[in-house]
Amino acid sequence: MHDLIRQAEALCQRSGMAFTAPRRRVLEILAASETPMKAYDLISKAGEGGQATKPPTVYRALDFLCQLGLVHRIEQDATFVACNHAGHSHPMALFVCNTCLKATEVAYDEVVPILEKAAEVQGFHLTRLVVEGRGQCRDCALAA
Amino acid sequence: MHDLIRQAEALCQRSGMAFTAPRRRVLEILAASETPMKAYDLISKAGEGGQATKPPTVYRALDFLCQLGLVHRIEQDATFVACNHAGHSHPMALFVCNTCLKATEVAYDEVVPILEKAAEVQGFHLTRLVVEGRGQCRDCALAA
DNA sequence: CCTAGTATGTTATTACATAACACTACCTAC
DNA sequence: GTAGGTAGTGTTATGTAATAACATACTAGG
Ligand SMILES: [Zn+2]
Ligand SMILES: [Zn+2]
Ligand SMILES: [Zn+2]
Ligand SMILES: [Zn+2]
Repeated sequence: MHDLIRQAEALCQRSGMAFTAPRRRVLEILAASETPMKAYDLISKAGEGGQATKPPTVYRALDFLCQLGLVHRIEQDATFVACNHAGHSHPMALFVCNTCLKATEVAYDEVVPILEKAAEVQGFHLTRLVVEGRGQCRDCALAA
Repeated sequence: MHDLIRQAEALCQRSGMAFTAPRRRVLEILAASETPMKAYDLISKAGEGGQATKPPTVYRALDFLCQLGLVHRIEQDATFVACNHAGHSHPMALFVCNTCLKATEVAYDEVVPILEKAAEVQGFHLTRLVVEGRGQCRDCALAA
């Protein structure tokens, strides 16, 4: 998980952006979490020990990290998860296990042109795509 | 748009469910709307004229209508839109125009097996799929 | 009637997210 | 150096989305 932090430092340096304390803190917490986290859990966690942390601080950090592709927002349930393809920009889907709540990240290049085409048939030009799912992950399937 | 109401009546009758006043009201408002609506706009709108309408009433109606497939929830921005394939149960994607905010509903059967397979490779078994997008719709493209 | 099932009404609360403004650090032009 | 711009944070307050919990009403079956 420390890889991700180093990844972030490098990425920021290259693009002339600051990897500041709150941004680092939020990313560290997310990277250490087994499952996607809700914003307010993140806010409490970030406030543990040090000074109290307020919503805008964390939301700003999340926006930043999401834009860099280091963190993904899961729209289905408004949670956030650290990326495990560190800095990828290829299309990916996030599948959340109903049992253990962990998220599985899956690349799906194949799908994009199909959806783009399907949209284009109706005259719709896609600029952003959200693909998410629910189901059962490998570990939970084996445990059953 | 009245088609949808009749559709709903028929669907409820067949499955022994009640198409009650609040459910009808919510569906009527959504069917009359050009664009997807936020829950609280729906709540205000439902309260116009008659008695005040409170959140749980509308959220319950929305849950009901979503389960029947008469309404879809757009996860990206927590809005709700009446289905225009009335009672379909095939997989569909919802693409929202950045300009006019209208939603375009697109069938995409092709995509499902690909995503299922991609998930299965990682041992993940899909039970629900959310496909959404953003972009520009036909009308707005022509206007530009 | 009575009661189980289904749905609504109402109050209160919880959870998610942002507006607005003050302040700091840093960089660059003059 | 110092004035002004940019980027980022801290803080207060508020806006927006969703649900918990419990009371009440309607309806069909025994
Ligand atoms: Zn990722
Ligand atoms: Zn699992
Ligand atoms: Zn539909
Ligand atoms: Zn449009």
